[in-house]
Amino acid sequence: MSQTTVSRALNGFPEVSEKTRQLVLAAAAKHNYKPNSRARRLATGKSMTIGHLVSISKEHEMVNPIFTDFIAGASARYAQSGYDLLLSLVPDEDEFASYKELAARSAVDGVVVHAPRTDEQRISQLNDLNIPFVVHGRSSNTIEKYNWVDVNNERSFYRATQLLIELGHRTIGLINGMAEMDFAMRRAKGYRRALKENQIKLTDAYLTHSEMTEPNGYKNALTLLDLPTPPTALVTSSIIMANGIRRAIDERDLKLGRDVSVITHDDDLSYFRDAAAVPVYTATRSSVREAGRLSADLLLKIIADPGRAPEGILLDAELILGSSTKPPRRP
Amino acid sequence: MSQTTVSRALNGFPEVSEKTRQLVLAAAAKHNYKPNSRARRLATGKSMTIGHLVSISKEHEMVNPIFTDFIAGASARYAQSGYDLLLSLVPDEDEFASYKELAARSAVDGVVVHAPRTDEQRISQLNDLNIPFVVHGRSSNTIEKYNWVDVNNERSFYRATQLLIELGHRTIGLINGMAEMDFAMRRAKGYRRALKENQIKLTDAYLTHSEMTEPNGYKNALTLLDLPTPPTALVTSSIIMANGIRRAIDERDLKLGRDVSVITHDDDLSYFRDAAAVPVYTATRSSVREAGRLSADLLLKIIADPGRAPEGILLDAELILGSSTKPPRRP
DNA sequence: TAAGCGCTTCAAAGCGCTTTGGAATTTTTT
DNA sequence: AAAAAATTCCAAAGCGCTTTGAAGCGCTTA
Repeated sequence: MSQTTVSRALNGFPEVSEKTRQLVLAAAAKHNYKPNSRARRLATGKSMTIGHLVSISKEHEMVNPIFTDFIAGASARYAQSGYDLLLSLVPDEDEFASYKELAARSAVDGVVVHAPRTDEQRISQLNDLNIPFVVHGRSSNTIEKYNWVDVNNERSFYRATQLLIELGHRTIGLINGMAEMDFAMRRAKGYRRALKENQIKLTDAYLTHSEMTEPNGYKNALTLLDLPTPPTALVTSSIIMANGIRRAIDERDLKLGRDVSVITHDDDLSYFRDAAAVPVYTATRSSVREAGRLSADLLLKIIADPGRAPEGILLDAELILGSSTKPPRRP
Repeated sequence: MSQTTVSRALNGFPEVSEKTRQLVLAAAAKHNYKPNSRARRLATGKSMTIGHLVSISKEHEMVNPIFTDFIAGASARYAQSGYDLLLSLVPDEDEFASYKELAARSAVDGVVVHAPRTDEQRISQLNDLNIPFVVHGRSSNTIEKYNWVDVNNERSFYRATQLLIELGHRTIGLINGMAEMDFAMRRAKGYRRALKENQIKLTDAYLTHSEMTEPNGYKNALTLLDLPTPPTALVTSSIIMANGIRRAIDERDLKLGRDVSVITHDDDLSYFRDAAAVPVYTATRSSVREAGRLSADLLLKIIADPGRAPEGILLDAELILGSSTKPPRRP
């Protein structure tokens, strides 16, 4: 059988008969033959690879743990479409250089941008490089159009705060992610809007920004609980911080729910899945795995059809009632 | 300047003068030129790619969260040596098929095997495929030689259990990872050895195996705490489970340390770094990020020198004293 | 029977590099 | 100044595929 026919059969061209295709497929399976990726990619001019550049924070050398679940969602989609996933963890400051390098040696057909900041350079940089990309999240101070998948952070945290207010809380803290992150900014906005609409005035002492680690959750919660007028309720951006917050609450001999209400954002991480009949935490929940799936789908669409108009996909987090929220205790 | 000279200059061949090399490098930098990866890989016959195949558990669709930190360690090494990192998350049952596919289309120059089981097929499969690999962990029932990086699980858990016994504990539970995992088997072995050497007899009711999620830590701890003779101390395989255990302890109105001592294995995850002067948990600590670095180094060495004899690198976890261990309370 | 059609083959170009051998040029040494 | 050594250039092959255009084959249809 000729090389041409085999290539056609394997790549699904219409001019090869079904019979021959099956023959070729059978023979390929038998000898465990797959076209050599390297040769294939050179010949087709495609890399068949999606890049994920994840920044690794200076302070804690930390990789955002939601990343595993995001990738778990995306990876299956890539595999389905024959794409490989290239992963690169780069220090914050080298991000652009890394994108440029990938583009220059044309190692990827598209990239996913993680953890966008309110002021985000990468978006216009990638537009300039003319490389297809999807942002997981948004960047508020970016005017250019781009493709994104995000959750409705402002609204979720508005609702969460509103719920606490309705329960009777008046002193509510927000233990948030780093201030320059777009999601954190939006969440703070939602929190402030709810307070304002209810004529609640709180200083910024009740709002902390830091990397979302367990120790930071603990530390910031302690700080707030030790204020002259401690909060009766806390909202937080990560279930990992929520664990630190719970530890702080215990340490002050208080009880989660009874003494201090907590609402956390819950990315539905596989190793923290709060799936009890009554969840431990009242939470704004949105599956980051699902976001990964959607981002991958969107990116593959863009690559297949470069002319496509940029699209944004907005997911709505559910507000899930758990046992960590109660009316404040009468003093 | 000729193509030959440029190629030689860029690839560090000795027959090009330093002056010309600088010239070429400057010009390349100026035009942001990098040799096209696809063409380069075809020409050299190398993929310049390391594969990480991570299995995703059926039960929780879970990716082991230590993975992010492991990769954070490895990724930098790959980048230094010009290697890309290909990541693939595959359902348990498809693992071998994925390796075979990667080999057939020669997409990678080497792979890292994660989470080996006591009975592990992948090792002999990869030996058969003749593809360089390093195992993060070991597989006890595998006779073949292979390269690995592991922590001394048996000894760490022996020491942890021993410490609890020395404090006076006699009823000690182990909340472990899944039974088929090699690390879990070794940890159980260390735990049992310490009990045995001290003539402590405990039924298997005090040993639980499950995926290392927070809810599982909680659930298993509750089960143990509700036994007729509840344990006064617990050892656990993951700081994430430890968080669940702490929740269970609180829920039974007990106090961590005072009522129930806990020692956890601590992978030194960036978002759970227990770096207080007196750590929260007494722990067997070993940086999984460091393991990632070492695995990457080892794999690159193997690739560079295929004739190399297989090597094992054994890391020793430190036993770090924290505030979660105290002598048992007098009843 | 000839034309037409569907499928398969053949031959060759091309993807963008690396690598090689030999020739040409420049620089260094004697 | 000649010889030797070091450097650069040139031309071409090759990496293992895809892709193209033209040709060949067997079968059906007019």
